[in-house]
Amino acid sequence: MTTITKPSKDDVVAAFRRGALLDAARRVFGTKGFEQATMDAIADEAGVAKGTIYLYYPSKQSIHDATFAAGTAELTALTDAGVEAAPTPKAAIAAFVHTRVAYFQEHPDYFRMYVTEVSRIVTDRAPRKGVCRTALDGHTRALQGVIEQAVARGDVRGVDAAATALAVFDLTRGLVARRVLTGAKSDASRDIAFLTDLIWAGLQPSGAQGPTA
Amino acid sequence: MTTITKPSKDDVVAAFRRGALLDAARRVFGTKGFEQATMDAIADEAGVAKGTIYLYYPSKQSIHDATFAAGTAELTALTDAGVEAAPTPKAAIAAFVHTRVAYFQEHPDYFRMYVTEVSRIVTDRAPRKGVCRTALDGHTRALQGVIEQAVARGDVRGVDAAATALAVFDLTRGLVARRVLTGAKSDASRDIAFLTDLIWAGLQPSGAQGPTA
DNA sequence: TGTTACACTGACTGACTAGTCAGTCCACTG
DNA sequence: CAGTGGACTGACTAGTCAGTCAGTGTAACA
Repeated sequence: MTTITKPSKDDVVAAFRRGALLDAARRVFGTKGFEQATMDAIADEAGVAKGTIYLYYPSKQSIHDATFAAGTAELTALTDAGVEAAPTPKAAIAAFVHTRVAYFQEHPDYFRMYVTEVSRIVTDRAPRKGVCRTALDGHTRALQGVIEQAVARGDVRGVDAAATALAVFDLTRGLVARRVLTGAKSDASRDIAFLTDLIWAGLQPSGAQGPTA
Repeated sequence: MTTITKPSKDDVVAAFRRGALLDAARRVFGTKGFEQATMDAIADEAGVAKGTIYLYYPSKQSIHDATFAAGTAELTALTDAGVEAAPTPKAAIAAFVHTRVAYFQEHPDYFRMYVTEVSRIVTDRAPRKGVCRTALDGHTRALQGVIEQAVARGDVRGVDAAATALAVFDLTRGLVARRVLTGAKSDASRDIAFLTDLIWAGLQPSGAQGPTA
């Protein structure tokens, strides 16, 4: 019989260590990028010896992937929740942009990992269908669903929902990149409203510019 | 008196070598990314010994920057020419997208360098106001100018021209990334038309959706 | 033909780092 | 208190690579 026990003290300690290591790894990978980050630096940041990292993760690549996947899962969950809770399609677009801008701005280390990883995926001549690439699929699924419904109901013109969702995604990424790059701490709501209005206006049925709400 | 002589044979040979080195460097940096590219690989690709590279460029960073700057200057010049030759604002947007998609697709090595470099710039905590960053400023200047004029003439609603130009830029980058990533060789005109229509519709004065031309 | 200048070469150096493993330390047990 | 398991350590190994420089081959000239 397989017994389901509650986590032992050792399990808790192990989970705590893993968490601390991921935190440290996020800071170091975010600051330095994958190549420049060293296992010694991650160990220092976590306050353990280098060998200890290898008790929990078998390689540099694996701790990097685990760190990246954790952030990505959190971001995707937040984005989907925001999009699905929105009362109108336009609000869903605004929620998508807003959630992601806010998350990236609160987690600049993750944003840097994100940008670096995307560039690595594009750069790869022999694409590794790895953890990171997989984690990025489905980033726009919820938004795409909302747009599909809006098209079906005639709320917006008959656009390709997937392409439109990706367009919103690209606009958001560019906005965040510029804000992180310039260190903008100001309220992003003007920028978010600009993008939302631009896309929403672009989606109106021809000859019938819709209301702003 | 400073004599202006026509280039000596040595000058021509030197220019030829520099060009061959830049070509080789573009292939290697494009394939491997900055970190993974080795000076040995560039030397092999160019058919010279490693030491020879150091006769023409003082460091790995400098040959990288020269390679990147050459591609960027060419791309910016082509983009500006296309935008300025366009008869209408909408055609200017289409030309911007089309020129860049075509260039990146013809020069995937440069595109990979481009993506990698942008991610390096964003990742840098202490931004190097280096050759590469400088080369990227002004990418959207011509397009921004066209949009400003269109706003002034009332052809489009009163949007922030700089933000709009950057939005077109971001959409283009995302489109190219997806095409390069999936290895799409097909005609991009459908994608280009989609983006152009989306933006152009988004720019129409409220309540007066303009004609498609 | 002998001499010189110098572009070019590639083996070498020094610095760096992912990953290893023999040894240490300590919490727990009997 | 002695004994034991295993989490943890950090010096070490094996490999990589940017950049150097003493030596070579050859084109140009006297």
